[in-house]
Amino acid sequence: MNVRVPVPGKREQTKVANREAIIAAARKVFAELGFGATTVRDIIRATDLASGTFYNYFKSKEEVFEALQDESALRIRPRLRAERVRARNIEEFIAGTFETFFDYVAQDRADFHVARKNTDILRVRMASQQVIAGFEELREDIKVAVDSGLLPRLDPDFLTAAMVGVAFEIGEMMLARDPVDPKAAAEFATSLFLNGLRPRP
Amino acid sequence: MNVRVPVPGKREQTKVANREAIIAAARKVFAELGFGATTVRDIIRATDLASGTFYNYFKSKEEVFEALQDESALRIRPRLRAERVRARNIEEFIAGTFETFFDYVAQDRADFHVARKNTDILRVRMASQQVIAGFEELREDIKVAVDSGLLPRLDPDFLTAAMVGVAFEIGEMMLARDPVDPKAAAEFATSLFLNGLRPRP
DNA sequence: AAAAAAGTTGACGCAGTGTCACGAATCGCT
DNA sequence: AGCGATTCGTGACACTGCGTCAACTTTTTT
Repeated sequence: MNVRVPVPGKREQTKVANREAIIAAARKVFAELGFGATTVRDIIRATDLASGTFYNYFKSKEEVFEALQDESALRIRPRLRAERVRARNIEEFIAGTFETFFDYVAQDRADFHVARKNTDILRVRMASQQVIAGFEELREDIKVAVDSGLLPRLDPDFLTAAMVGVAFEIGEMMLARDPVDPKAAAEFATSLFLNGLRPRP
Repeated sequence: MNVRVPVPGKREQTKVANREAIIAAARKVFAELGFGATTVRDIIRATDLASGTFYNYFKSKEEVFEALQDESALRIRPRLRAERVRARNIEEFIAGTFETFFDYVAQDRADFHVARKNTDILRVRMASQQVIAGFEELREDIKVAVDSGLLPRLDPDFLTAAMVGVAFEIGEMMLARDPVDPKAAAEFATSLFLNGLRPRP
């Protein structure tokens, strides 16, 4: 009984496959050579496609990198979000955020490292939709938390910047250590944000 | 009375002059086009030197950029250092550091912005001797402060990372605003580090 | 089965790089 | 001062990587 299954056409399939092949090759080559040193040709050479084909999928190596960032952000964003909206007090908000983030960094070590080490942080931040959205989400959640009294009445922009700065910088610091200890990093950051450097008695 | 003044020879003079001309041109061009978009030729075109001459002074545009960073770091480092060693209590240590830093960022706006916006932060950090030295100085001062009881017994690496992360990220945030308010930024950061998000009564 | 559409290919022209042989300017020595 | 030695500026050159495009191949549509 010739049932018509809505199989995606061959065109569609190869398009997806090629895109993934390029992204996979890029991830590998970036990790090997670093972002600055890799050329579009290096990436395409690591696939079985021709050089021109690259440009059917991405405008530049920067754009592939953004795609990697997007993938990465898509993995962590929902988790962070969930953690924050679930928070019922300031401790949960702060501790939950940092724990989740540092766990993620420890797991996704390679990507985080390449991101931090191999490209202009800000340019990528500004270019990657998922990453931008992640930052904005954090700022919005902070605003809501401030308005609801969960967090003290502080400038949400500054607080966002502070959390982001601490998260990324300590994340990097943590990865330089052996063994990598996300719990310790999270505890430090949490304690800093909750108590400052003068822990209450 | 023919007094022999130890005048530097003409060779020495032009060498210094050329180096400075290249650095000045680079600063201008980086600010105009951004780091990524400028070519070595763009820089040299902004001087009256020939293309080959560039390479007598720098290996690449990255290296000129590092020279700019070094200059910049040399301007702020001693001030930060002085502020820290003078500190007689935790308030002075933290507040002094942040006030000095944000004032500097507000003044040297263009350089800070170009640095943050146009190149790989980490690679530059790792390449610029002055910047590296600055970070190490901070870490050492923190260690000393911890050992002397000025700061609480915390991991100095994490604390260094946290201060650096907050300083840079809030610095950037601050510059995006109009008017730029280094006092507000310093107050926020100081209060965060001293009191955390739960200010004591 | 043939026409149309979509997608792939690699050669090409172009832009920027870093080097190097040359010549000009400066230095050191008598 | 004058002369060889040295240093350094110069721009042409060979090379690498980029992004495009006309021709070709594969898939889809009719």
